[in-house]
Amino acid sequence: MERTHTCGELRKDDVGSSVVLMGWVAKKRDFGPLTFIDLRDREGITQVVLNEETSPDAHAKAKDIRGEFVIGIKGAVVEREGTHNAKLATGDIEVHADELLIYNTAKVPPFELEKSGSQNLASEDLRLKYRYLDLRRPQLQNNIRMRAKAVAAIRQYFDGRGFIEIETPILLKSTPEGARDFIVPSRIHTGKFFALPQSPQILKQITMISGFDKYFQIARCFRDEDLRADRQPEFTQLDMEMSFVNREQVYREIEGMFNHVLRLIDVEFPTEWPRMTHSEAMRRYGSDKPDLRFEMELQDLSSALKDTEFAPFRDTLDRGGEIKCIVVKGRSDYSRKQTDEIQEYVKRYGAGALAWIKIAADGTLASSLLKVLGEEKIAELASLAGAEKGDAVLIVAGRRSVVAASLGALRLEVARREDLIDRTAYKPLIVTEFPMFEHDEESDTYIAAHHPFTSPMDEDIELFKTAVNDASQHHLLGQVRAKAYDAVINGYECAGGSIRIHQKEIQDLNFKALGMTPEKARERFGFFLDALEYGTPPHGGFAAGIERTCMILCGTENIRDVMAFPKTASAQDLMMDSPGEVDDAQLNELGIRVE
RNA sequence: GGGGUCGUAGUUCAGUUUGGUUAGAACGCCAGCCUGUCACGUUGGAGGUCGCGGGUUCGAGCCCCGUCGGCCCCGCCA
Repeated sequence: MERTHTCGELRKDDVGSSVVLMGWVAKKRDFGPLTFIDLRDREGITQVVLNEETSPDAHAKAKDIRGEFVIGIKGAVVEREGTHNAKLATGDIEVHADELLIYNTAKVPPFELEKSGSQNLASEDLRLKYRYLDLRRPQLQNNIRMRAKAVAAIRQYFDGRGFIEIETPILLKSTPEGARDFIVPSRIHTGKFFALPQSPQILKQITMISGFDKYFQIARCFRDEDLRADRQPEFTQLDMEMSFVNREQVYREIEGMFNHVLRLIDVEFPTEWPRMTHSEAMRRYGSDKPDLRFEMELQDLSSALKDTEFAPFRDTLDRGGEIKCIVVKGRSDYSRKQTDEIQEYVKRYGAGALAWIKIAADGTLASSLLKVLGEEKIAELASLAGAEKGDAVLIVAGRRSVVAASLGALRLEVARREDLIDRTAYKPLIVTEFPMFEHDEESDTYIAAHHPFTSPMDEDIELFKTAVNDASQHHLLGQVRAKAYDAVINGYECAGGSIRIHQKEIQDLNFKALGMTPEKARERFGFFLDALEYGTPPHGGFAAGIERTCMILCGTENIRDVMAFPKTASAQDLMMDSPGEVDDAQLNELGIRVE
């Protein structure tokens, strides 16, 4: 028996032909002398009919068949008359089998692959343990295949643009990224370790120094940090780098690549995406990756409260903090319970409290601040926020970073609760001019906001030099902007990159800014500093998360839906039960003792 | 490292508010019947250490303590 068709391709035109189909039994419906089998392969489902009168042997064999058995059938394609099934792509036809081969039996699966009606899927841990069964579900099949298409489209794009695909090693030395490394012991050099790449950052810069000019790679990356719905310990990124380019030229490639990929789901982005500086994004949306599918921008109430005597606000403003709000349209009916919930929500992000104003449909004002600020001030604030009758205003005061984080998160949370997000919309954005450094409150030091090879903006070079060389001006580092940028789609950071430093002096300056001694810098990236001195071209690039991109293509908010074999939130593989222990012999060979 | 939430039949859940006889439903599974189903129908049946351990109580799925695991979030992830 040789397969002639898949289970997804037979149509009316095929009626009359003799076909052989192979696949898994998705469903059997036994009517005694007549048996129906829904036969499934990766392309779809075809209904097979076994009739006791016309093919008794095949019909008799079907008696033993259960779900997920692997079978092959041979028979004639017959048009369904009056019984056509609109839910199936093959629903106009069915195959009347006269031969049936059972290639393999299957145990009853530990969960139902396709639940009927409104029943939920089995719990995720069970499905992860039997990932090979879960992957048979058409939904996951589609996601994994969409991922393959996306990667193919990316390769096609960069190949067409003259980029060269170069593989960099998985066994590396620890790279400068901030995350924890996965380390691999060396047997030959006992006591020494390789590190798995968190990204091929340094190596791709070295390919520029080597003169490859336009490089790309579909690179596996590893970070030993805690997981999230959109984070796994190993993930894949599209990594690219170009020489002799400015930021706009890199943006063009980001736009070109994503525009090409998004066509897979018939989304047409503008040739040039909107741009927004980091500071504007933080001010208007409280986020460096704003979701532009809905409005609800943050409004600043600080100026209207500059003379307030209400202690919490007074303190906030005196300490350089701010008071901002969002307006929730039509929700002046928020209950005490709901505002309490919202308060609990913002507290996670460090906000001390949540204040609110509600404007009833008749204009009556209610507010948690009514007693302390008075009706007149409340009305002024509501008006300043742009609130109208029927709206609710949610207010947070505090440090700028806390106000941004809490209101930025609350903006998304409220949008979800109020169903304000258009699920069919796709809004791209390039966020520019990220700060070069972030201030670490605890150690009162400045750390690289991007990575230590990111170039400062030309306009800020003098500021940068002053901040580094004059200890009393160190705080100015917080104002230095970098030639760093992110690509954001629907609030997901899909790609990030920068123009790199190509002059050794600037690089040295940057290490100094980060509090790294020349010796320390040399110890960590001496080879790279050496390379910088042998004719480094100006260069820049970006890296795009393959999983994040596929999540958007597949419309899912869970990274596990776009990976074939993902790990749980506690970084375990439930199917193969990894990580696992190793033999003492293996450890001895590596000179490792486990406490 | 911290917080939230969930854990009851093979699966998804109800039952926990207010402790009380024999822990239910649906789907799945097993056996029979059925020639047009596609969430087939129908008759019958099997199936439970209520995550695990301890405690309170005459009595615990339900209350208390601990513990393990899934998911989500904060920190972390440039």
